[in-house]
Amino acid sequence: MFLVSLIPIRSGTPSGSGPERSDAARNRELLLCAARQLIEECGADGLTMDKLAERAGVGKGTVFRRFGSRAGLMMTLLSDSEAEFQGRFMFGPPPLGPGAPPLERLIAFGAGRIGYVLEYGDLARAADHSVYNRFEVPAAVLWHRHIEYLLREAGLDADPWLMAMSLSATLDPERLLYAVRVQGVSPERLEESWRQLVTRVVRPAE
Amino acid sequence: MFLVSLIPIRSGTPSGSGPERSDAARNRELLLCAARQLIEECGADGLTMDKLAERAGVGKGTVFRRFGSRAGLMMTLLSDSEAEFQGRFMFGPPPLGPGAPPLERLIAFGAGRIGYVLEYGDLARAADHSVYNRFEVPAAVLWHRHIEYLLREAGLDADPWLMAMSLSATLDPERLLYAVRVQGVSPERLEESWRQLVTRVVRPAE
DNA sequence: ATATTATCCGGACCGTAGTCCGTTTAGTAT
DNA sequence: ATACTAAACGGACTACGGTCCGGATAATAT
Repeated sequence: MFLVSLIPIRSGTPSGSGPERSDAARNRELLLCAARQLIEECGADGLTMDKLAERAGVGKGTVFRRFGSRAGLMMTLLSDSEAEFQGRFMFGPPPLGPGAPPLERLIAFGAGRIGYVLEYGDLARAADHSVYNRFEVPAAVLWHRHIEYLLREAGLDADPWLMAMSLSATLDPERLLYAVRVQGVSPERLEESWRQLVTRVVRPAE
Repeated sequence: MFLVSLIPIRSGTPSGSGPERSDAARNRELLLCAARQLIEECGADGLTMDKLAERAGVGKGTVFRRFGSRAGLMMTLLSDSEAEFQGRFMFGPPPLGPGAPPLERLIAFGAGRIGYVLEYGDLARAADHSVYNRFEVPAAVLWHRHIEYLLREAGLDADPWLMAMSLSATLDPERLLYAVRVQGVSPERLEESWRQLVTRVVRPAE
C-alpha cells in the first residue's frame, strides 16, 4: 500500500537509459572507496569534495556528476545500512517488524532508530545538512509513513500526519547526538523517554 | 530561579569594557538598516554578507566584527520580537503568562510559538542554520527550560528534560514552515495537534 | 593643539560547495 | 579497423561565509 521502495536512496547510479559506462562505474567505486578512507581519517565533517576528488584521482566535476551534492554522497554511503534498517522494520521479526502490537512496534522503531543514529550519526547529520528539504528525502518520507501507519493501527484519535511529524522530530539525528554527546544523556534514557512519549501519545484523550 | 535574562540575544554591541565608539555605533545602525532593506527586497535567504556590506557602504570585516556571523546578524534582527515574546510567556497575562494552570500555559506557549514562527519564519530559520549548536543559543535554552518547568508543574511523571526536548523539536521553525508552506497544513491544525500532544504527554501513565 | 593608544575599518585573502563547457573516451554501427 | 556519437571527464570558475592584518580614527591625556 504505502510500500514505496526498499532502497529509495540514490546510489550514484543514474536511473535512466541503460547501464552506465565502464569508466563511470570504475570512478564511482574509486570515489566511494576514497570517501570511506577520508571519513576514517578526518571524520564525516572533515571530508571535502576537493579532497575527495584528489584522493580518488578524478576531477571535481566527476564527483558532483556521480552524487549530485555532498548530501547525496553521504546518503549513498548510508544506503546499505539504511536499506538494512528499512528491511528490519518493514519485514523483519517482531517487535520491530510486523506481528507485534502497534505500540510495541513504535517503541521498537524508536529504539532501533536511536541505535542507528548513534552508530552512523555524523554521516546522517552530514546527509541532512544543506539538503534543501530534509523532509522530502525518500528515507525520511518512509519513516514518517511508517510512524503514521503505526499510529493509525494503534487507534490514535488525533491528527496522525502531524503527530508522526512530532515523533519524527524527536528522532532527529542532530537532536539525538546533541543529547548524547553534549548533554551526556545515555541511550537507555533516550529509549525510555521515547517509550513514555509514544505510550502517552497513542492513549486516547479522556 | 531559572530566569536567565530577558534579552539574551547579542545585539551586536560588545558587552565588555565601556561604550562603543561613535563610528562603530553609526555603522551598526547603517548595517541593520541595510539588512532590513535587503531582506525586504530579496528575502532572508537572499541576503548575503557581501551585498550587505556593499549596501551599507562599509567593509566586509566590519559586518563580521559587529555580528560575528550570519546567524548572529539574524538573531540581532530578531531580538526585539524575541524579547517581546519572552516577556509575554514569562511575565504577561494568562494563559500564556503565569496564573493559568500549567497545561493551559503549555498549550498557549505552542500556539504563541507557532504564530511567531509563521511571522518571522525565514529569519528564524536563517538564524538557526549554520550556527554550530542551535540548541545552545540562549533563546532556545530559555524555551526549553520554560517547557521543562511547565511539565514539572503539571506533575509529569517522566523525564522532563528529554520530554521538553521532544516538544521543542515539534516547534522547530524548519519543520513548522515545511508543514505549512509545502504540505499546506493550516496554523489552526498545527495548534490543535500541539494541544493534543501536550495534553497526552502530561497525563500520567496508567 | 599635540601626542598617544585602544579600537575600529577595509578589502584582500582563504576554504568550500557547486557550475560550466571544451575535450576525451567508451560503446556501437559499418 | 574506422568513423561516429552520446556520455563522461576535468579543472577553471563563481558565490558565499568567514579570517586577517596593515592602516585609519575616535577618544583621552598632556
